[in-house]
Amino acid sequence: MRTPIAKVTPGLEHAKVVGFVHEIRDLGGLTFVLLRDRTGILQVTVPKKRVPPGVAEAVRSVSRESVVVVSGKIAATEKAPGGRELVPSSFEVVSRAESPLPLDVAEKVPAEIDTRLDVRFLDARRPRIAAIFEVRSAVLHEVARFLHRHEFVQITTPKIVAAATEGGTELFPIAYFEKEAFLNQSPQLYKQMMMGAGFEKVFEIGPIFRAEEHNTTRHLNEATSIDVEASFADQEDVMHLLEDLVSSCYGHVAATCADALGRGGFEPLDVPRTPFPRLPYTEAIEIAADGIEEPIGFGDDLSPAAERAIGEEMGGHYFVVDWPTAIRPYYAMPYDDDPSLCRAFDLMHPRMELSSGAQRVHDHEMLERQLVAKGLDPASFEFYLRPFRYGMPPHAGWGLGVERFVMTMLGLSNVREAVLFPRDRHRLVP
RNA sequence: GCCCAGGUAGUGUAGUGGCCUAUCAUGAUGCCCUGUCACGGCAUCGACUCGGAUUCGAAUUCCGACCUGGGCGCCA
Repeated sequence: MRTPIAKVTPGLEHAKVVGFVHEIRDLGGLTFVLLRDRTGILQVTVPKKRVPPGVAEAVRSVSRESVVVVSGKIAATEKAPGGRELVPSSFEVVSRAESPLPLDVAEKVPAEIDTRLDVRFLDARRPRIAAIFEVRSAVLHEVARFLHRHEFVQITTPKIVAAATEGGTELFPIAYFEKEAFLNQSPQLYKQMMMGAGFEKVFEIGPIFRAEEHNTTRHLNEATSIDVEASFADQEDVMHLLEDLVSSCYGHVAATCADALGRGGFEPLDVPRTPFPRLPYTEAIEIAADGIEEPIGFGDDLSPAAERAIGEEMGGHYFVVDWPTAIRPYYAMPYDDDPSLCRAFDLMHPRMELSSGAQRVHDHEMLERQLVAKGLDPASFEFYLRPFRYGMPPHAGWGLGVERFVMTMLGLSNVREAVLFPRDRHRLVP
């Protein structure tokens, strides 16, 4: 039976291990082969004169990153990494790797992200990269667990939609038989319709598509969104839910990914403390105005420079609340006493925006008015507006970008690092 | 979409008109080497994105194409 490398301890007598050849150091009569599986690295020590001839020959001819099956005696020794080494009685090359490699998995020579993404399967063999995706998996697992525990129903909604229903961002057009269709930018309208269906609490984890021609380290054209919507809830309720979820994800990653983070060279995570500060938009603008060169005032969106200036001031996660109605989508609920402000919020990490949400407009007439105010035609929103005429509970929700969440959690410099196969302005393959 | 930067061995780089038969590292191949952990030593292999122009001479200057990175705009 095969033993994962992390389980190969000095106390074992014999083990069979499988993995990739990470490095070969041939000292002449003695060869060290570092064998890597996803749990760690094991030194295979080959004294040429004291192993079967077939083993010595296989070790001599094997190439880096080949897949091998090795079994032999485990010896406890101070001289080997991890305090143990394997002296092989058999060394079988299952799949020989071509040479030269398009990427140095052992990380002696760095590679640019573009080179790395071209051969992502090799890039992902690096413990640091594997750790990122172990963390991403743990985050998604915890999100689902957390929301299920809070009695949310997981839904999936169409990614092929009929029209550019929300305005704003550009959509990718596709051919849908004889009709024109688009890739969906957000499950927003669908999750709201499910409030009309009486599901009360829903969430979706799924892809969203944005046809923006940006070229930055924090934008993707295909991203993964965690979307939540809850009935009989206001913006404060869903902000509580969001900050608890964020904190809970950090906690779960810290608890379950410590080994992977260590192998990948990441520092242990600090779990952010809740509640996160609530910074009113007007105060955020004041901080930004003091901190940046460009002029900024009420009614402006927060530029990346403004976000960084405010983030520096705040130091950790925070919410920007009470936004001008004019710069939020039509479905954000204005305050009764001052309709120029609305019940919308953004969740910010000091480096960038992670999530945005709001209490929604649930009144049919008000929703129609706001659509018109944004220059949209209510007629083309009929499928969305209809549920608002047959009993729509008050509701609130948010969307959280998985890639940015993982990126800020691990301090990654480029959002592409947080997706296996990113889709950006230029990349469609692999 | 606008702006900036860039494209040199498999990978990462040096190279601002002749000293380039192109640097260094890593890698691959061969030889030596029994405790390496970025093993060491010796030798060899391997590259100027493409097309045009200027010039006696272009990796280097200019024009175009293609490709890429980044910033901004935009991002319900």
